[in-house]
Amino acid sequence: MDIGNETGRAADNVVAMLEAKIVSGELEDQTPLPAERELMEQFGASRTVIREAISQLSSRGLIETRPRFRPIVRKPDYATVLHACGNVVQHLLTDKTGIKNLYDSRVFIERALVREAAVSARKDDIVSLRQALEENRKAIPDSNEFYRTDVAFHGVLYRIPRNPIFPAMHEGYTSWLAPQWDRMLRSPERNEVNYLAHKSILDAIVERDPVAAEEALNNHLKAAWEFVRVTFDWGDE
Amino acid sequence: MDIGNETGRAADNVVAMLEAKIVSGELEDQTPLPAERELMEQFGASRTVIREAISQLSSRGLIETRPRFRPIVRKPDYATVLHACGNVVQHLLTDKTGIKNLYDSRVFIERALVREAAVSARKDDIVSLRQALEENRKAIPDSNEFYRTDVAFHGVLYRIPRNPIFPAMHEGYTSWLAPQWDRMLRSPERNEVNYLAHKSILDAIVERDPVAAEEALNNHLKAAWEFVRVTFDWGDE
DNA sequence: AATTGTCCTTTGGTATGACCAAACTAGACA
DNA sequence: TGTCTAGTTTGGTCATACCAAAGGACAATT
Repeated sequence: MDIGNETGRAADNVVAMLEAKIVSGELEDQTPLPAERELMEQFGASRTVIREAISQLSSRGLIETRPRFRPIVRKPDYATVLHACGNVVQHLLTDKTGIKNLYDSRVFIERALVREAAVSARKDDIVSLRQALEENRKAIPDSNEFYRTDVAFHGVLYRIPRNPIFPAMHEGYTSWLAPQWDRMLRSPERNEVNYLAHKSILDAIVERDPVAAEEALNNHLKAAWEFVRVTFDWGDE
Repeated sequence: MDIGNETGRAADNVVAMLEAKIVSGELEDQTPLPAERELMEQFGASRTVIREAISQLSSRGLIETRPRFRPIVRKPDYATVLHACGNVVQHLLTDKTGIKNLYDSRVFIERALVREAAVSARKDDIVSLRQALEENRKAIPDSNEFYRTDVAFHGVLYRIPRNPIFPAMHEGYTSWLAPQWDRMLRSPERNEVNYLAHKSILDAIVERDPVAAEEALNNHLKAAWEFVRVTFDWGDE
């Protein structure tokens, strides 16, 4: 059609241009995109290619589309990226193996996280952990609330390295594994056990004992997995 | 919630059906999809919808499209997922902060990997590491070849947990960080330093000393980062 | 005046039909 | 037998039209 480069798909050019306008801020975050019929005039392209471009931008997480609404610009952050990856990742979680792999990788990461925490957690990190643990304790009778505070407690661990990638990974783990966990039965007794596991993890961190912290977390998550395994009547690994 | 039908977008239904046919194997891996005009008859939808569906499947990594060629079915694996995520991730790597965060997370992961390796590497893992190190040594004079063997050596570490997620992460790290790395100057002297770092990592693993292994790797990657930082004349962190 | 109901406009979703250029195929030709 | 060529697929693009839901303007109602 116009400027820029040669062959390939015309939609790709539109994608590139809109992409540039989004990252440069010319198209502000959280604001609606121009209407399709306006964009086709602006880029001198047919509506077909405009819609193709919008579709691609949407799947890249740069805009959010709702039926019959103008797309909303969404400047990419780590959470956005993770969410966009989720659409793809879900294909790997259709069988037990995929879930196990994902869960194992989570255990691996969290083991390293608690070790890191035991070695170099700051005072305010400890405070955050204590608060999260306390809320976790108070939620023992309410299983839904307990689940929330459970996730929150682990989330504090992911924030300790102060690298936004880790909280994003945490969000990925929780949202991608949630479908499995939701089907699990919960009980105050079960919550109590998990709370105590959280407590022993925090205790080890406070004592600056990375080995004990790692082991406590490992036991915690292994037991949790065992619980899922039995619940779903999966065979041995 | 949704079971296939009656949702807002017709393309989503087509996507879901094709998706099912791909994962079930009815549409075999590496084979071309039916032509668009055939699909529209098969699904009773317009070509608009079919093309929309194809576009979505493509961005999810389930098919591979080339201009003027039938889309090729590609059953999703971990590498595919990572590749699909790459299109999204690249937006986070436009500034130094994004690159640093990604690199730091890599350091974090690899520290845990070498620790794990030191504790529980099997004999054949050690053999693989030795082979990789040897090839790395022989490649010292050739910087391109050295880079390849360098990546390969680290890759062995990612395979030790025998969880396909880790090699996929490795591929992500190398491909996403490669653009930065490529712009760096290389030299046999620099290669020699890196080779010795690899050697000290392997030595520590062989000696079953997780602390030394972690420290050796940490020094290795920190030095590498320092080298990039200076090369690009970035300020302090 | 505030609220509610109705009409028109906007806008994304879908359907047709057409044309092009590159890739493929098969038959003609040397 | 090997090569060239013409016709056929097939994805990429364009133009136009219609629908249904969301938004907005304005009159009617309380």
